[in-house]
Amino acid sequence: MSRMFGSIERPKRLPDEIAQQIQSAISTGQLKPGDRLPTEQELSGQFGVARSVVREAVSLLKYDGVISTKQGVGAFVTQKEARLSFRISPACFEKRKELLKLLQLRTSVQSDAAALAAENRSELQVEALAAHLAGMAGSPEPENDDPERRVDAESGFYRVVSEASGNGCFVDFVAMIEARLMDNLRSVVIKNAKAVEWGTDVLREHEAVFRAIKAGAPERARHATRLHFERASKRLADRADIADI
Amino acid sequence: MSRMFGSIERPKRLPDEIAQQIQSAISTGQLKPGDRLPTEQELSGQFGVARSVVREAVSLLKYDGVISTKQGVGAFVTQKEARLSFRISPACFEKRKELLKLLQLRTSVQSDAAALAAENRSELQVEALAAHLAGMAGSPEPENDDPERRVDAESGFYRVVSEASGNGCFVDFVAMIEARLMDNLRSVVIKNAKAVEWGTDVLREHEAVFRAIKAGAPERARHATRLHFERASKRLADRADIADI
DNA sequence: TAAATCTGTTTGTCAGACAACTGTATTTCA
DNA sequence: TGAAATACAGTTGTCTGACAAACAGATTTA
Repeated sequence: MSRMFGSIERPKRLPDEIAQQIQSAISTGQLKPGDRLPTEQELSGQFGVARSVVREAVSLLKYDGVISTKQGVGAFVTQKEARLSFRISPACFEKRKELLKLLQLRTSVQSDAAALAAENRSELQVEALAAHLAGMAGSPEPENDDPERRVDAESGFYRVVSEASGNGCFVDFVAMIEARLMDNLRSVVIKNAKAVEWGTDVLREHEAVFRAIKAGAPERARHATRLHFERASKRLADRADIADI
Repeated sequence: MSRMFGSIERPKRLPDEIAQQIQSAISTGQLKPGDRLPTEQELSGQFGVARSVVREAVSLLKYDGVISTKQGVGAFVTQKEARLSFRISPACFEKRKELLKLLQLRTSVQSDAAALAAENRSELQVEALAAHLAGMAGSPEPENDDPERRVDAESGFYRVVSEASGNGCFVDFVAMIEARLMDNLRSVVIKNAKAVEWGTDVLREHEAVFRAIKAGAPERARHATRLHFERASKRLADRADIADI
């Protein structure tokens, strides 16, 4: 087989880099389900790294179910249905359109978490929500305003909502997405928080969620949450310095 | 008959085994966020394997964001918010209560996918849905009945629904969960399909989803999907030979 | 006191070897 | 001739030892 992969630059983590290259070869259809990968020795030669590095890269992809190996035979690209984990691809943060899709998924999960929270929340959690809600209000004096604190309060609010759902799956999932968003877009989110009129419309959106959960009204909680996150998604995507289409 | 035997346990790979042990040490709180792991040499000694095996295990956990390493310093358990992927833990299939939580999450995502599908579906997708719907109907002659085919048709139906949403995040996420469920509970699902009165109530649930998507009615599609999956979850969990509490 | 240097530890990478497994070609035997 | 047993080559899985690179802390130096 001819050289399928180019050589690789040194400074980063070698296994991650190689795993990514193989992954993208699969994503682009260069390697299709059922195809056999080059042997570890060949890959090692093509990438110009030791076999142990290739092994680590392959083992990562194997861990995600993207490829599977058989001793004595080789490594093969699996069917798409064999995926064992859900990850946010970096592409989500490169194009506005992709980002909106990710936000849509979060909206969906978060709003159902709110509905469950309305049914299962404890009094303690209601208090925690109230505290976070208070933290989201802007300071009366503009010079004391702290967008970072408000953003963190908002994250905390919806984290408690997820916890109050009583369903760990929701907690884990929402936490993962929120963390990825903050890792990639925190600065944009902060800028957004600075610009938006807090204390009025947006805060009322959160308050609606809070009141519904406190009142134990699942449908209202669901709709209020959806309303907020749909609007927030739009605000964020409009502002995000992200390529169109 | 498409699948006569379940998958068999192959001799487990060392790195996976060790990764799992470390992971469970973290889950049980034996290792807390911020804690440093023993050095690779120590772990290699404790587990009685080569350092390369330990390295592979650690690299898997690192890939999920469960631990992070610093050259020259060590490996550390990260904060829970640093997770980079969402995986279904095996525990979900061990207890009825946990299984229901997982099904709840799928219900949430799938019903929103249906709502989006109602807005974005193409005519071609409507036809594909109709075909799957037809496949779900039981055969008039009981002796020709094939629960496996019906189950596959159902999976296919909701896969197309996800695709029709136009949002790849939904597709990937639902596909992953569905695959995990089938891997772990296929036999139960089949048994369930045999017992349930197809052609009447259940089929009507699917038809309601179909009509709503065809008619382009998001809210109706959402509710119809939710209704079906909530009932299906209950039926499945009631039947599942899974421990209570 | 502060900066620079040394030193030991730990992770990251490399190289080579052997074991375990698999598919295929070859041989053996009825 | 045909089928079973065997041998063989190729690949992944594991082991071992070595060195490079980065870091924390102690030591030395200006």
